Amino acid sequence: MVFDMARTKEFDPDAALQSVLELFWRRGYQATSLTDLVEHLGIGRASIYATFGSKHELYLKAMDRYGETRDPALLAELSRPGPALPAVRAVVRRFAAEAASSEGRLNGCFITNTAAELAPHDPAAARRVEISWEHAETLLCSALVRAQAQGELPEGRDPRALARMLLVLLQGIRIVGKASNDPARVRDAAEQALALLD
Amino acid sequence: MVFDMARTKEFDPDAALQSVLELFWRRGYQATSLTDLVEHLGIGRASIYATFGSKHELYLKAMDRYGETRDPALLAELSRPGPALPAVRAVVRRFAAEAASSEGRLNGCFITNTAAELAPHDPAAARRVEISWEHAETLLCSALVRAQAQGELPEGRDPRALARMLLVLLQGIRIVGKASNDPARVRDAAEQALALLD
DNA sequence: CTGATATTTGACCGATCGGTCCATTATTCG
DNA sequence: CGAATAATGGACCGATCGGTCAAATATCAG
Repeated sequence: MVFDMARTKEFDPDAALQSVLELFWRRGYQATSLTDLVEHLGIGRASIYATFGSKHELYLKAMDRYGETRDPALLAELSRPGPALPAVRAVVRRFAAEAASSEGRLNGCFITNTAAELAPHDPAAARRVEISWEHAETLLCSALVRAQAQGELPEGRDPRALARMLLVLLQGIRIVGKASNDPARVRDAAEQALALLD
Repeated sequence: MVFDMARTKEFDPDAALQSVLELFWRRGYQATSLTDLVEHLGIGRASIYATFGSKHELYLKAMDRYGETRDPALLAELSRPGPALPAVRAVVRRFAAEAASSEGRLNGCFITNTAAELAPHDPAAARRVEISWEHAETLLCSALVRAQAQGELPEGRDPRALARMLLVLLQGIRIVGKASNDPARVRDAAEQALALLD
């Protein structure tokens, strides 16, 4: 025979990647060392390299995992039939609430964090950030178009531009939420922006 | 005599701090090594420590320097007598244009970068971020109050909340500008937000 | 069981990190 | 001119970085 199954893996690569994502999410790329990962995962260094490749590849895979979780959730939330505008409002308000909460404050959004730390000098990471934002913008725009067709959003508004405004605002909310401890600031910002949808 | 002047410094600490700021601004805290600073400044390691203290202290001093430059400029721009609303619009549009430009893209805003990288785990840096944002919010709010008193901004608007919304949006513009290469996105976002001031 | 293969473990690699130390050099005061 | 003092350059420090390697171990086919 040409191949054997040989020794089986003692850990679940899928669960491990999820764990990696959480650590990178909380600490960022540079501030997370291989030793941190080893201790947090309970897996040997070599096993990490054999399974995921270099630290950089591992980070990119964590980004992909993040997208696989987040994107369908956002899609489901913004593509429900019926009134579309309340869904958009709910998304923005949830972002603001998470950014102001104690646990969400320390993490921020993984994509936003990556954009700030890696995107300018890391094409592979930047590409994933761009894809994620493009996806979010498209979903928001789609919901706003539907809202307009259903008479929830006045004619004359530009759904694409509004979606871009909301996308940019969401990034700002995550950043401000990470460093400022005044929940009223992000809440006010979100509500004012949502007033544009009236 | 108790003190002598002894040997004089061969570099200008003020100019050196400015140079340090530029390097931290472009690369961030962790990604800038002492060796980078030595090479960029043309100053010996020991001289840096003797003049500015540790790398962390040096970063905080760079933050202070950034504030000393930016704050008066923003104050001057937003406190000119006469119409106040055009000044607010100009500030937001300038942010958006800088974020979309090629050189501004790589840097972003130093405070925004610090908020993302250090604020969650660095109280001293977080405090400076908070002060900077508080200052910007206050200036924006002040200009909007004046605009309202002068009939440029409709009654019934909340200047404080609007200022917060603009502040958060500006952070988002910087982040998106760093990672996305589509100038239209930040431009659209800025223009839509400014529509709230009509 | 035996041989083949894949995984695990932990020691180990050179490079680099932030930071320190000291001999040398330049400056000012007496 | 010395004596005192501070700045300089560069060797040096232990710690840690990302990454590799080989020996030990576990699982498969036959």
